[in-house]
Amino acid sequence: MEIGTRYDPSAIEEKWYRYWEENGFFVPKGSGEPFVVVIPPPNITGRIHMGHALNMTLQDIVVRYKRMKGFDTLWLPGEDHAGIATQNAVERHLMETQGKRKEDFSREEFLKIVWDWAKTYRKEIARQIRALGASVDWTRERFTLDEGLNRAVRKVFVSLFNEGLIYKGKYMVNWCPRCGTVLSDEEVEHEEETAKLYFVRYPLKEGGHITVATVRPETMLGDTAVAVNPEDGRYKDYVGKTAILPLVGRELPIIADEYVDPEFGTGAVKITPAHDPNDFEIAKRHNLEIVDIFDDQARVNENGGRYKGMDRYEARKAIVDDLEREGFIEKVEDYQHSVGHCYRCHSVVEPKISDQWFVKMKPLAEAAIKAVEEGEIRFYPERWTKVYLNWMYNIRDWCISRQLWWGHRIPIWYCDDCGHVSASEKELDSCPSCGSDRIWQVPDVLDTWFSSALWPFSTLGWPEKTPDLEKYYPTSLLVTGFDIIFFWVARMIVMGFKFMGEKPFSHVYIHQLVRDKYGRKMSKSLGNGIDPLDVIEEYGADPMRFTLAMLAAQGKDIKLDPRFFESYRRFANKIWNASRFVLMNLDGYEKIPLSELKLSLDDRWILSRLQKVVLQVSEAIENYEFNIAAKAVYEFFWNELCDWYIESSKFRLNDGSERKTVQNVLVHVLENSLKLLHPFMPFLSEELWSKLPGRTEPSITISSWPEVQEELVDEESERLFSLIMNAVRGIRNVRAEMDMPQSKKVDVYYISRDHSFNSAFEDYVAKLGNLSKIELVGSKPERSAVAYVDDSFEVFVSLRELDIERERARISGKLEKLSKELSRLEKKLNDEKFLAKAPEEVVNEKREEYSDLKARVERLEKLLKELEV
RNA sequence: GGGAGCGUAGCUCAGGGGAAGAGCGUCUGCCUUACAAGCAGAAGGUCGUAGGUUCAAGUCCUGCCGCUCCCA
Repeated sequence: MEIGTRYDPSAIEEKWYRYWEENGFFVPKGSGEPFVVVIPPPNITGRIHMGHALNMTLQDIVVRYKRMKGFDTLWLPGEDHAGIATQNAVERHLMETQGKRKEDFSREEFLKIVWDWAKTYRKEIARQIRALGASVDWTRERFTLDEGLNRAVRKVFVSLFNEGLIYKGKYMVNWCPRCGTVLSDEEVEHEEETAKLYFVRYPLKEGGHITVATVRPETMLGDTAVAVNPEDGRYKDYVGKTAILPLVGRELPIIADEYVDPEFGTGAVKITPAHDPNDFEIAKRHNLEIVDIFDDQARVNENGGRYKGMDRYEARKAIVDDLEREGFIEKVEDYQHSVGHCYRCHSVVEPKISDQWFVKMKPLAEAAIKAVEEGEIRFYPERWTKVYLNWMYNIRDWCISRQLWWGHRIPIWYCDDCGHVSASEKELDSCPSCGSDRIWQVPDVLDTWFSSALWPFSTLGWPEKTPDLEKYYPTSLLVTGFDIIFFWVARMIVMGFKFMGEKPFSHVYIHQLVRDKYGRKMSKSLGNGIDPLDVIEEYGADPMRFTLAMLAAQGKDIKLDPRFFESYRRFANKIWNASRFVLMNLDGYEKIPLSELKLSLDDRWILSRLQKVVLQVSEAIENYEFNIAAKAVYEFFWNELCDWYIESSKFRLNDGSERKTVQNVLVHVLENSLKLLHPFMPFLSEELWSKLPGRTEPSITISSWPEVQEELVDEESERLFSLIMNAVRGIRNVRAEMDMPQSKKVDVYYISRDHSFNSAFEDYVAKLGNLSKIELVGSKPERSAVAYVDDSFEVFVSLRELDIERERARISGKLEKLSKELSRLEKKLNDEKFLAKAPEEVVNEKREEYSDLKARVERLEKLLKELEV
């Protein structure tokens, strides 16, 4: 068998992915109960990151498991056009390569460039998804901006518009001056910052002054009032008077409004309706003038007089200097407050009054709330339910227009002649109302998340009534990160109920955030990101996937130390070599059903263990307990199959009468282990499985998941074999502690009180313990060290020269530990409350433990005493 | 201001009422013909802290300390 001693992932990964894809193994087979997952589409802005790797690994584990279980499995892939992010990336690229700005191109020219970009990056993302081994159906790949999805977007928009659930209005919105677009509330990230709080004197027309406190002195250019709390006695006499705005000279009414917090600053605040959401509300209540002082880049506009042209921070400095010089500044204090930043470029967001399009969310949220409250849609881990519901209960209208070029253009046309506003799924070239051709389409595009919200059904063909939509909606599972519960998950649920009349998915698994080993978020600016593609190159996709699965304990972030990859690469290598061992020992193999084999103790033991692992792994995957599933396979494969069964099989393979049995058990256990491993390590398991004899399917990918065979569960064999393991471990321990090389054969004597068991015991212990001789005796031989005692066995290693002191120390050490345990149990069993109140089975368990332990302690005490004589 | 999570071995993390676990690292032996990316053995923890519930508490509850995160 030509197979190297080292596992080399690069040699097999691409080959197998091509094989799977070319043979259509990821295309749903079309029959059976559907299991459907839509991928969270990665942005086309660049490479995938560790979060994607985790996300897709977890999905793939479930998907491959379900596929092997026989479900009609569809995992639908795609990419997201990512409006702001992509436009930013392309703009940056154009600036770097050609020194040109977006405005140097026409909208059409620019869009053509972005489409080329999209094409390139979609391909690149797809290549990376393949490199991860994700078993997605590429024949159904979609893009959030492709023609079909565009049709879905328009249909949804038009129908919500016609129902009055989409409206246009002038409101205070979040404006990113760098991206040049409005953002939804969710797209603003708040951060605590230390700023200066300026106390500024505003003179009164009537004489005297009133002092206001502000963190944004530059906005005074747009002040149109000063406000105090009506309950605030300090300012009772001020209300109704007029302040004069320093540097500007504008007259400001002093008004009273409940909103003003008397505790803040001086209790008097300047009101800038165009640049603060609360001030805007106050202005509406008091009919104040609204003076907008910034342009779209947050530079002071013509309303700012001599400050015109400065950006907001330059203006702040200039204005503070001027105020200072003219004696208006009373004092300056440090002040902690929260500042909103753009989630794409991190610029400080500017509140701005602007005409934008909104979705009325309250009525749409009802079904989405009910479904989660009633458990029709379930979150894993469960605590995310609360996060989702809290947001939903307090839902606000969704600003969906964006001042971008890249995206789904809003399907609204205005008529210059009759003023009619038309929402249309089709392109319009004349006004449906008056027939005029002097119409124009709204230049804005829709929030990217608007199209993402339709993803579970738009990708299946909606609004067409396609067979896919019929068969595969609703989907089964969504796997995603908590950071997009509001952006994406909530909105998919809303739109699913609205347009499909049904939930978009049944389960939502919220996975961990991948952090660096210090617990920091991975980010470009910190430079602490780990690129999954680099990891794949260095360690292989399978070890990376296994690592992520091992770390994916529900509800906790992953602190990723690259050393883990090394550990699980070793595991991959272990699997490789264990398989190599089996394959190298298959001369003369012929397949015989297990039921026709004469199974020995070790066979029955490993087969029984296998059944339990099959159950554990299956249950854990069903419960999305990926770490538990991975750990169960890991421990079975390494600690049981490799460390004990394979070792035991070595002796029997050379025995003509046993060889066929061992070969069959080895192949059976290995094949099933590889199947259990396949969801985690698809490439390696396929490579090794393909080398096994007697397969009937063309790929492990579409082979069947192991089922528990009850007839192979054998508790008695497990009990007996664990006694053998204990005896062997004890012998090894004597060797290690008495400075005898493990390779040196030794004589072993044992006392047995369990006569049903002698011959098998002798055989296994002699082989696994590397003994020259094992012999049943009536009492402890001279010059021997104790290897193991319990109430049925005592095992002694014969020593040519026994160092009595050392042996005494060994036994005392063990005795000490056991005695402590024994007295603890004794105390417990003497406790009447325990006996009275603990469940009977617990009491019995303790009694049994006690008597086992007591037997061991008594034996050891006796042995120790004998040494002293 | 409201809410959530986390503090377990030197490091990174599992475990979530009935005898403290893993990987890495450390120490001691081994090139035992699948694997030195390996094998065998060992050392190492008053489970953040103070109370409470319970026959029994890393495990459930409360306060406190420390660290994250989400929302306003």
